[in-house]
Amino acid sequence: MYEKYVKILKDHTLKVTSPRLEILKYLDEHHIHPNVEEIYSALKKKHPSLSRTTVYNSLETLKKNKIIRSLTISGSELRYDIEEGMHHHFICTQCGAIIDIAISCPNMDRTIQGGHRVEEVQGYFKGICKKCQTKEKGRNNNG
Amino acid sequence: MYEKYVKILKDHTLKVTSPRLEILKYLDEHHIHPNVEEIYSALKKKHPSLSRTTVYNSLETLKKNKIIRSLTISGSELRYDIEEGMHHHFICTQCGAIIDIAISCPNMDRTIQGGHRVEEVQGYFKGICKKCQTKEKGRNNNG
DNA sequence: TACTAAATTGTAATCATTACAAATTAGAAA
DNA sequence: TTTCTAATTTGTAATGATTACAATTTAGTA
Ligand SMILES: [Mn+2]
Ligand SMILES: [Mn+2]
Ligand SMILES: [Zn+2]
Ligand SMILES: [Zn+2]
Repeated sequence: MYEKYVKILKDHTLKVTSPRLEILKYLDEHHIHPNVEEIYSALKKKHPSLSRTTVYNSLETLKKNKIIRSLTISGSELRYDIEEGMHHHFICTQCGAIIDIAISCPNMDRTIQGGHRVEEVQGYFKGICKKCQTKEKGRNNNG
Repeated sequence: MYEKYVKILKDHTLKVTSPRLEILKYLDEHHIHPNVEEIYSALKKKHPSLSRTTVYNSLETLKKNKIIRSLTISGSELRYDIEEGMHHHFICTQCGAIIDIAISCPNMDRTIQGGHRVEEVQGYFKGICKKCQTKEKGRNNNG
């Protein structure tokens, strides 16, 4: 069940703790780019002793070890992503959903830009998602 | 002095007010992608009656009218940019500087991605800026 | 099994942003 | 030019995300 996540932590010489395993599992099973509150309240149900601060601490540790990434796309809170492989993100300004955009970009692999050493690249698209466009049309037809 | 900014506001049928003019002027003359606090404290010197809330309100109005853009690159606060023309941004994790990256990207102009309607595109690069790399080298040689 | 550095926990700051109501004012109308 | 009013500005009080910190617990080692 958790072997996969145990391995990840051990490979990074991180202590294997329950909060870390649960957070990894949650992110692995929920590719919705959740914020801290979503992760916390989901895990709190199963592990009532869990502290919000632990979620913050653990996410920070996982991020420093490049096991997960944080997204600044929302502008008001960090969103977390365990998915590997370079991909970009779309945020719907209507429903707030954050969706993977699987495109490759010639600039994504560059390690130097304008003389600056690039360590991370994030491509953000903002607009109205497919689902919300459908709802919009429905409203127009019925209104 | 301010005619240029008066024109911008009038073209958008926005009321011409002192805070709006000063904010536009400040952003136009300081392409450093400042946060609210930087704008506020810079303008407060000349206009002691200025309120921080007004800076927030004005920036929001200018943004809604697409006169300026906000960047979520820092993750902790919004940064503002009046520059026109599509360009991307680099943030230095050492000194915090946010620098324009003048590259064109085939995905920047797309209005649809994965079926989603794209209204805004932001490309963020994170790493160590040119200046901080030089400092780093200096330290290494002298240390 | 005992030890210790690291992790977890809970509470109290802090910081950015928003809510709100009162005072002021830009621009339209008279 | 004066009057009027909706929009804007202002100050203060929430709110929400994140960080600081000290006490408690625990994973991994000896
Ligand atoms: Mn993703
Ligand atoms: Mn810029
Ligand atoms: Zn949507
Ligand atoms: Zn730098």
